[in-house]
Amino acid sequence: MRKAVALPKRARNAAATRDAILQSALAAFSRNGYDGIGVREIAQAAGVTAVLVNRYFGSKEELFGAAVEIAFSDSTLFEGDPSSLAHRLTEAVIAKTEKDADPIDPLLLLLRSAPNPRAAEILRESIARHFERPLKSLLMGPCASERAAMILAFISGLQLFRKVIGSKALTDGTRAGLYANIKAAFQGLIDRD
Amino acid sequence: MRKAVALPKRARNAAATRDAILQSALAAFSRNGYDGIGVREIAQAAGVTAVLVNRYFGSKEELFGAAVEIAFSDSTLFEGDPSSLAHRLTEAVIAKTEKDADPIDPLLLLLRSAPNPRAAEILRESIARHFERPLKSLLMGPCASERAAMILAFISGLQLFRKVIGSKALTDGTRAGLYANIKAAFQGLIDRD
DNA sequence: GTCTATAGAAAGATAGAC
DNA sequence: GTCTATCTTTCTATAGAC
Repeated sequence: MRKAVALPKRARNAAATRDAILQSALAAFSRNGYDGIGVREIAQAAGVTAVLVNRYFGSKEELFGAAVEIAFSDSTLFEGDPSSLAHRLTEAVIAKTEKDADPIDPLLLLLRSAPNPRAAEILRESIARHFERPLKSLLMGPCASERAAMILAFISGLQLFRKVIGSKALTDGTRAGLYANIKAAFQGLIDRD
Repeated sequence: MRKAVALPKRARNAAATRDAILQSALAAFSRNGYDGIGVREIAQAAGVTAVLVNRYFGSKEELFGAAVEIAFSDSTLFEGDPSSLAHRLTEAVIAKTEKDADPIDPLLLLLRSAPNPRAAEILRESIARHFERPLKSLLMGPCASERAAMILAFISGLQLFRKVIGSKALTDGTRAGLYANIKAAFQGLIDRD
């Protein structure tokens, strides 16, 4: 591969290096999944060698855990006014799955890493704590936990078809058609009281 | 691992061996995903060595293509009376994601193999041809292709959370709660006329 | 704080014997 | 028709130098 020769020389600083590795890992795991990327490539994109990954994080698995914690740290989408929840979720999932959307996304990281059993265990805990819990407390009526998880399952499925598989029906769908139908499905899961 | 010593001695027959490898591959890719299993293990479970995989299928990628073709060959779930579609899909997805359900399933194979870009390409074509197309022709109203893909996306998302991630909210959910809410989401995607 | 060098395992694929 | 043996590459992780 390419030598990382043109990178701006970071200071020899443990904290800065650790952070560079962590950001590189977040992007790499989101694009390629846990099994689809090696620590060599992650380190190279951060401008260091693979040794430092294990020095600062112990192992690939622990690096993944740290990257997941960052990926799932923003749960603002699942807070706010419950009456406009379906609208906000629909807008967000369409925007996040456009062709030119940010490739760093917690649910893309989840989809692409879940096939690895150890990664799945780490992800289960993080998504429950950061996404299922706040979303559940926005839902009224019975089975709030189940419905919160189902909403996340549907969002994940849409990401799978629009970004990972690249199903033509969904990548080429009109915005209006996407909006109406995705929102109808969300509404079916939200209005249960 | 374990030597395949107690297996019934197959005849030295190309067709039978090819089929044994194919069935072993179908099960292995469904349980572990494309990147989670090696040709050595697939061959061993079929009672042969890895050489024969390449001999009969050319490469791991071509073996995967053949396994996918089998996995997606049964599309009866997406045929029949449109008026009971939501009910049938809901029953099927709950049954397929029970704890003791058959681990061989086309959408589990899809979820666990999609992170690999070459596998994703093969899967995109197969799911469009075998699942999206028949389901689309059952749907009335506008955007039938999009809605068919969204229904499959939702089913995939449920499999992801119930079988791959193991989200507690969905693995421990009551059957009645699951049924009501999953069906409501399907209904939102089906009734658009 | 970061490197080179390397150990040790496992992957996909092939040559050539029987 | 099927095998053993091997090539080549890639992976995670570590020892030890500077």
